[in-house]
Amino acid sequence: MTDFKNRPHPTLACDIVLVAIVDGALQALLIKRDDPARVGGEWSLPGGVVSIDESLPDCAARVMAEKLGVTDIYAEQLASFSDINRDPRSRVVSVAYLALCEAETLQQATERDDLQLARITVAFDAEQGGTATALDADGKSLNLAFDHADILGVMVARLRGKLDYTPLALEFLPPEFTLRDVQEVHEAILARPLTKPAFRRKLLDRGWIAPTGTRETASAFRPAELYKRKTPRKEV
Amino acid sequence: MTDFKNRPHPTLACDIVLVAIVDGALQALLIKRDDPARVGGEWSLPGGVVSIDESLPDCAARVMAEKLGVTDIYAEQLASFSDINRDPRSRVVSVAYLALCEAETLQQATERDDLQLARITVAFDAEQGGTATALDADGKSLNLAFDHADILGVMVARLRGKLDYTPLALEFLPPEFTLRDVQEVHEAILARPLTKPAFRRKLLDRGWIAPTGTRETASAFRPAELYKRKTPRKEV
DNA sequence: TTACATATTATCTTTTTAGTAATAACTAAT
DNA sequence: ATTAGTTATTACTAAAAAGATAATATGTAA
Repeated sequence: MTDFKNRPHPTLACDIVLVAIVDGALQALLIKRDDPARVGGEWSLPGGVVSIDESLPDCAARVMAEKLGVTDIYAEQLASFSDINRDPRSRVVSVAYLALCEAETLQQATERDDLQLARITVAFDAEQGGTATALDADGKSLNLAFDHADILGVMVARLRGKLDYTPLALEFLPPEFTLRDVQEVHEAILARPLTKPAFRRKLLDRGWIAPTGTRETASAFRPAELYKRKTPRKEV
Repeated sequence: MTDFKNRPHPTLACDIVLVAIVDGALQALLIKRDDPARVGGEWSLPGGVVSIDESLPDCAARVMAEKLGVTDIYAEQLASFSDINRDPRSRVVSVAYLALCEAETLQQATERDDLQLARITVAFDAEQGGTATALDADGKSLNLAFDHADILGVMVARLRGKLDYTPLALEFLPPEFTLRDVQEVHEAILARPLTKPAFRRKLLDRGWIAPTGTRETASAFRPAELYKRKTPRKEV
């Protein structure tokens, strides 16, 4: 505990898994690598090195602001990844953050050429975990750098696990939304259809949302009632 | 991404929350500080700095072996703690590991004067989280260094959250155990009594354990059947 | 006014969970 | 041997939750 500062030690980084539900599917924001040969892939999660004067949530917020141009995003810690050779360039331990936002926010961010939205799919059914695959708009599998396919797998497992007993899904939606909107978020994350009345009952029983008294506009047929969050957003 | 190695950056450490169910209560192993004034408390979780050539699980195993004298312990990553001033001495980010073992293992480890078992209690009912309190054998609240009371709070929340849908509780028990043993583990972690038949049914339905065909010995009355894990242990 | 598509509510069925009571099995003392 | 005592295990009943289908309500647009 005395002279550890004189010995070499790992660099600490923070990787951001910024996801949204776009076109009915769970999609994550990836950034194009300018050094694919050195990092083992063409695309990666956006990330940055944690500096001496910032906490991990601060670093996550900074990376989102500086590299992605988005602010005020709900984010929570996902897990740390520390395999010795996960970064072929040098020894880096990364703490991944899971950030959730509306589809619109994410689509705006992808107007840049070096960013793209990728559909995230997994082979596992339940919530165990495993490696994920990232697909581009044409359905082609993307070559991911580092251990980022593993991070995406943990991300899907986390989302699925928390979906039922936390108001997580609401982070993907605007301030006012319909029950159908929430159901579509759940279905995208679970990758399976749900029955409407049961979903509706369960969600209302949770007590996370309250009706606004207003209805959606511009609907072709009977407009659904709009709901809003009871609980405010948390974290960075 | 180019010259970050030349800038100062946080030290990465690993703290171990080694817990067991002792005397019907959740207890954690704490280590006496020789520098209480500098770290803000008399007792802390055992921990160590992550070196350049080890992963976090490796570091956790090393700390347990070197500082606590225990090996082959089930451990899983808990969370990272990164507040700027969490360590008053220098900038340290810590990844906490949750390690589970049998009561006997933990009691052996506390024969040393600088280690003690502390009962962990929390103010919250459900699984939300919050700060925990560590009590010594006399029920006196212990003064914890750093943010270790917060880490213990996250630990309790994690245990409670995973208890129902993972075989976590079995890690606290020897290879062969009775259904009552498992129930006592659950009751200690949840800090509330459970009804026997319902617990029994649910546990058997999970499919995590199998009867051995043998019964406990040295029981004063009717001996209960012994069960064993179906699933092997994981991780370090 | 009416067809249409979707939202919302009702109803029924099934499954799961909880709690209480009854029975079984073993120890230890008589 | 027999029996009281204590706990393990199973049976049974009640309550709650979840799931699915059907019925009704409400808006748009022709």
